[in-house]
Amino acid sequence: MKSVGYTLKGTPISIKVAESAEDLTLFRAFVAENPVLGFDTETTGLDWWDTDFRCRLAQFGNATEAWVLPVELGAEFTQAARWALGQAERLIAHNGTYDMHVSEARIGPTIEDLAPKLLDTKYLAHLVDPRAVKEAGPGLKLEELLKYYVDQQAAEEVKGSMTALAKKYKVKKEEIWPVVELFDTDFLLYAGMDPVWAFRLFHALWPKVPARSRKHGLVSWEHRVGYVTSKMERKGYLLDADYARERSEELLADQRRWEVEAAKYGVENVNSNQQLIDAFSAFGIKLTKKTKKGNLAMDDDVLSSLNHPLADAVVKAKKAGKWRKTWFERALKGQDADGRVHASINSCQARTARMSITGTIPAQTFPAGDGFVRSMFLADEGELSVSIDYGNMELRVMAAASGDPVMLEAFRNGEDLHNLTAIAAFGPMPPGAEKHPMRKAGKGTNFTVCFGGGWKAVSDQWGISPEDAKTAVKAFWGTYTGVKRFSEKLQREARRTGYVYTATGRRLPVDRDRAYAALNYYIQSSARDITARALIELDKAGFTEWMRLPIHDEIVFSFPEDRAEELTFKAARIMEMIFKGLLVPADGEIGGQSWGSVLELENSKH
DNA sequence: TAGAGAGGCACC
DNA sequence: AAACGGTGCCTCTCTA
Repeated sequence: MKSVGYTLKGTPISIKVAESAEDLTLFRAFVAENPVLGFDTETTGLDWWDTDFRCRLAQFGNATEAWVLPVELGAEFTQAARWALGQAERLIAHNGTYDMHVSEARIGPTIEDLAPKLLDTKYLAHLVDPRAVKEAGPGLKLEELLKYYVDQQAAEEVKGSMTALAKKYKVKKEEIWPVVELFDTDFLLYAGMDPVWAFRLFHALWPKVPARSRKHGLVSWEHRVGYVTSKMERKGYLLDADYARERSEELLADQRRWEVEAAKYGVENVNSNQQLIDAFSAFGIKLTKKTKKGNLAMDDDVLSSLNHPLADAVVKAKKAGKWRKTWFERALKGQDADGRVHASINSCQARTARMSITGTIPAQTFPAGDGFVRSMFLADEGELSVSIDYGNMELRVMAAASGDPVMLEAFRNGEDLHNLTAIAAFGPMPPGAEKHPMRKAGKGTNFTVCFGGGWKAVSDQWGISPEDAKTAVKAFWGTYTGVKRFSEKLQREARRTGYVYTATGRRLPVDRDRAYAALNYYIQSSARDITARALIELDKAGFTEWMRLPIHDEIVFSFPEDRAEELTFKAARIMEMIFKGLLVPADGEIGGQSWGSVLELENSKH
């Protein structure tokens, strides 16, 4: 048996590396004595769906002792890891979703086997303080949390060792994992400490979870949400690789063509704002718009206002390049052996607990105007793409949470809230008109206020004159006085305590100098919890195999063609929820085989 | 050569 | 008095 020692705050940590059958006997004794175990894996990469993907080490530990199993070396070690995962009553891991995928793909126990045992420090950390490091919070990554809650110096030392190892092996940091010697002492220390870290972090975080969150059962609830999204990740989305390749090639041709055009004006690199600024200056064009930091801006807004062939070429070249790389190339690179792609869904991510989707399918940012990008994702053979989304989700949450009578009445009567705001600001609808001529100002005001903005934001973002924007925002607060009172109440609470609590018992930190954001945090977080609740209920009702992606106020499905109508109806009824007395309705749209076809169909209707 | 910051742009 | 909230990804540029 190889062993590595480490001292954490004066306490010796013993890391044992199994090398033989005798070692595994000792390992089994350790597992038998520790029903609650920290768990982690070291792998060749992050793409657990890849055929070349391997699990190299599996680690188990408590506060002072860890065992490292070199599962890469043979079946006896994998078998021991499998046994330990079955034996343990609870498994503590940080971002355990990933390790569940690894286990299922390369060790044995499935997500269904492991999820009931999982205690994920990522959810605990989020409930304690969801703020990122750059928001002056603890962050959500393991290393960040260790620095904050466990031991700053030790965390830097151990976690920094992989950077040093990469240097030693003369590879980039992300390339170290498949090439590092399995028994490299630094690697074993890094790997062995991980379950110890997770174990200690769990015990540091547990007492800090707000009492109200615990009372509402949020800890197990978040685990349940993550369980559902991890099954969606596993299922993946069928990719139309031919479509993706064709679009990618077209975009590349497009990009090249416009780059050549830009080069005629002396711009070699369309992505270099400096080159563009120099070029336009040389043409005698005065640039005025500034960035946040006070530099000259060179965004789409500036470029399209210039009315210059160079600006036109730059916009087109940049766009083609970005779209090709971000959407199509990314998806093509992420295919598994069955032609499916797998999202990485962070079920509890933003400050408000909103989910985020990263990696192969950054679905939350897919262009929404048409099906150009979404068309590369296909429902399974014999199935249809279906999108079910909530109607006016955040505005309904705002109405219900605040109890504003005017807004509630409007929603209950099926009135158009954007029209209503326009009427309040600019007078009654002209006779015979279907829409108020100032409806856009009303809509912009409704959304912007929901986001915490004022007249300036309404004016800038919605192209409304400052005067009209001022009028509309003033009318908003004068009409929806319940929203005003609610916002003021949240702001008082935020200034006094630094937090607001949602109806689900979630504690949201609010920066005292940005207390106005409290309303938005409350709404955004409540809306997220409505979608999260739907995921759990859909899972319970047996819909998970058909679920593909959650996107804020929308869930995308692949339903068997002959049952699409029925299942869409049922799923929408499950998603719908009465939030504080107001229905948040859900409505489904059935498309063809591709996700994009849902949009095309919808667009053709209007 | 990697990392970080900045700018920009895709979305809800 | 007013206040635009939350994400992810790509590229360039500067720094260490």
